[in-house]
Amino acid sequence: MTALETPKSQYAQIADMIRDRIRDRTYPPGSPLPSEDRLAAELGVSRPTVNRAITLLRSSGDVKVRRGVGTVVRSLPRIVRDAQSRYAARNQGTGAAEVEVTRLNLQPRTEYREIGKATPPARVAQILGLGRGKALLRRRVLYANDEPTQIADSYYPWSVAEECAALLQADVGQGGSYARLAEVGRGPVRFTEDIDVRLPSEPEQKTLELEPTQAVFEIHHVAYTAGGDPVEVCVHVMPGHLWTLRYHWDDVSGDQPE
Amino acid sequence: MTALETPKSQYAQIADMIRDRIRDRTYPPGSPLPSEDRLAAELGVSRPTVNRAITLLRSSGDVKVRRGVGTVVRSLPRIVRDAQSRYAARNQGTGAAEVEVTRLNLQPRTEYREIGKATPPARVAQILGLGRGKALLRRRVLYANDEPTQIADSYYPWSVAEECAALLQADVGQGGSYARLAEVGRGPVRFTEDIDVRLPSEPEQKTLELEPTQAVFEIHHVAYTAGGDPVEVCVHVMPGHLWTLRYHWDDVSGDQPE
DNA sequence: CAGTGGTCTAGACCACCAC
DNA sequence: TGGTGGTCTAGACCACTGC
Repeated sequence: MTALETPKSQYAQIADMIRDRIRDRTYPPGSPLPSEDRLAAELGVSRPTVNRAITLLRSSGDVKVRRGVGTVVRSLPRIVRDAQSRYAARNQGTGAAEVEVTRLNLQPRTEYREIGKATPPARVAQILGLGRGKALLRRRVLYANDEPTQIADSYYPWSVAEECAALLQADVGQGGSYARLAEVGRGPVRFTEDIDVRLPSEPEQKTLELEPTQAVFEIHHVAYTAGGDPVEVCVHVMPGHLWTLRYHWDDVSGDQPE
Repeated sequence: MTALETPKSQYAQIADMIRDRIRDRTYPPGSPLPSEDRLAAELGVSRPTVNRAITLLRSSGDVKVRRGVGTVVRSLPRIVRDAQSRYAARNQGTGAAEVEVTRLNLQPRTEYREIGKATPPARVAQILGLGRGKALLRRRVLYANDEPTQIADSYYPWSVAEECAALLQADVGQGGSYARLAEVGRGPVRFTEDIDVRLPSEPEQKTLELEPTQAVFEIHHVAYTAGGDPVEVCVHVMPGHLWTLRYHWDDVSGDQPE
């Protein structure tokens, strides 16, 4: 019934139309979309065409599908992750991630999924200089309002874990893991983060409730001691549509002050 | 002919299979995939199913389609963009982006698309504190081996542009735009970058040769003077699969040196 | 012209969910 | 049980490319 102009494919136009209706709150956040059958009938197209349009909206994170139930409009706002201040804030009792989430009036939750000896991924092993050596893995999944927001896998060389038994507990105590490392003379003072974007693996899709085409941030956070040794690599996997990453720095190299 | 097991959809399995063949160089970088018709016949599925599998590979950037020609395996490696060192390196004659690209033995090229008065996007206007004011826009598109790698839109408050006429030229001269700003007492000394991931707009899809479902980095780079005033916002839009972003910093807040 | 991918349809069967 | 989305098919028509 609606006029579908020529230059774009129908499914792209339908996706645009639905996006507009989300923006103008015809379909407000949290509300269900009409069923695909209904939309197909309304628009005079086949259901696969509507399905394809919705696939686009799922990729961008605008809607979320619940099996057997329907398609609902996404509601979470973007969370700002300020890399530097989050580690500065760690001296508070709670973790840095909790701070970011509560700032938005969301309810944070952390689930510990695994704490123990593990073989790190090749890229992590290479950063830590481990060869085929083992590492301590601390895997946790973070939530905001019961929606998963990230997977965080921290790897420590196993030799470090042996010196620092606190790391084997779920609760590492006041100041977090870096405070415990500092107590054994391995406090991190320098950090590097490498940021990639990629599609989620299947386990990540399940854990983070993501579509196959929904991109994730992958951050390799590396902590170095004053001696220049890497003591921790934390791999963060975060749905791209949920986060804004923030960094800031001063120019040390040269402009004269005014 | 191939056994397609139950737990996964066929198109996902086909995508995995093709990805494996890319990894083991059955389909080496730059080579064409078999046509969709051929794959469909080989695998005993319909062409739309193969097409859907290839859509996945396009989203992840593993392959690239050329209309009327065929589907080829992507060849560009990831480019590392080190935020801090790239601005430190600007004193060289060439721009920072050129350095990153030539490091990988790729051929850089910069196209200036627009230099002139423009109305900045709302987010940029807000950062610059412009209200409805105008800005100087310098838009360029960067290439590596003739493949587009990013769109970079620099915005300067129009009042700044009037003080600093060099910014209206394509070639801003030795040291780049920041050197020119320093000459008029507005040299940037502090920087912020906010990183988002999103799907590309249609013009971006065309300019960057991207699929609708291929995520891009969007970086809002802000340069501040010693007085704390923002003098430039540069919005970078970069295909996610092409880049690794790197940041590093020292902990100023506290751990005692060992 | 023949070959490629882009797109759409009509219909179908399935798994999942809430009632 | 009925509604939802997930997926697949067979066939079709189109636009674009290169010869």
